[in-house]
Amino acid sequence: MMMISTKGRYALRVMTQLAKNEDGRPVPLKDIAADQEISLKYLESIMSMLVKHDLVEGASGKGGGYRLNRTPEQYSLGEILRVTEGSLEPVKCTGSTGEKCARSLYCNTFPIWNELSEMINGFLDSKTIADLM
Amino acid sequence: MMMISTKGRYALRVMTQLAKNEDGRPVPLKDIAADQEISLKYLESIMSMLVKHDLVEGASGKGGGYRLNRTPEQYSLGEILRVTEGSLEPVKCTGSTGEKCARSLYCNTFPIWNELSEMINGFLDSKTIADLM
DNA sequence: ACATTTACCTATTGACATGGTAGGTAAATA
DNA sequence: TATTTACCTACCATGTCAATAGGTAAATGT
Repeated sequence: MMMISTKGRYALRVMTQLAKNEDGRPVPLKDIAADQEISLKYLESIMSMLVKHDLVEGASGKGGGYRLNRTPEQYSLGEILRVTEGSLEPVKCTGSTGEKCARSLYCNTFPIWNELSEMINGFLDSKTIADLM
Repeated sequence: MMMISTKGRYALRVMTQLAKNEDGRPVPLKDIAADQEISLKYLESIMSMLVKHDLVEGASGKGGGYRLNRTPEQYSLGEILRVTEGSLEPVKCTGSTGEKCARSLYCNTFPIWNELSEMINGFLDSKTIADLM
């Protein structure tokens, strides 16, 4: 039933808030958590994914925080969501992680799942953080 | 990450097999389970949902089984999947069951989720069992 | 009548994901 | 040097998924 969890949804909201900040100075997660009304501790675990994949940069210490390292237009929602969600496949059958279902070769439903997957990924790849600002 | 589980995917495969059968006689689930290589017991729980929502008709006893009660073109994939999956919303925020998130009124990401939801439901409503045969 | 076949019903289970919480360490600055 | 921040590891409660298990009820063929 559910495809995109809070991890991905929160990530987009954080990224959008970072994009709006144009001081150039990093934004402390504490502020973002307060603004977005999201648990700070939970957000931390999400940020670690974004850092690991070079989507944002973190600066420790006083005056530290997070900042984007690209312009908002350069972040597609698809990229961010694939990082936080692991994948955007609507079913197990499709995608590179697609569990080699032997039936896929002659499965009547398989082409539909492929079409659906391409629609979803295509749509989310066509939107960027700039569209959320 | 995952949106459509085995419940929905199996349901489509069963419905398609029922659509292909044109003896008029009901098809025992045992046969379908064997053909589709799906656990009979698990399939039973799926069929009960389809019966409850009047998508198929079950006939007990010897010579019994399941049969469609519409033509294949009259079953949209969306309808079947919404029954078995509960909903096809890609996020908690959207749909009638949408958890009244107070933020949705001014949330920057909300419109995207609505667009995505409409795309997915629209696509799956435009396809029918006849497209799978 | 009766054995057989079928749908249908309830309960249970192991594995995993979700959405956090808790507590600490390392780094950088005012 | 105290304070602020990121970063790291571990744990937990809840729910869903994908089955399994073991029955009861209904209808039929012989």
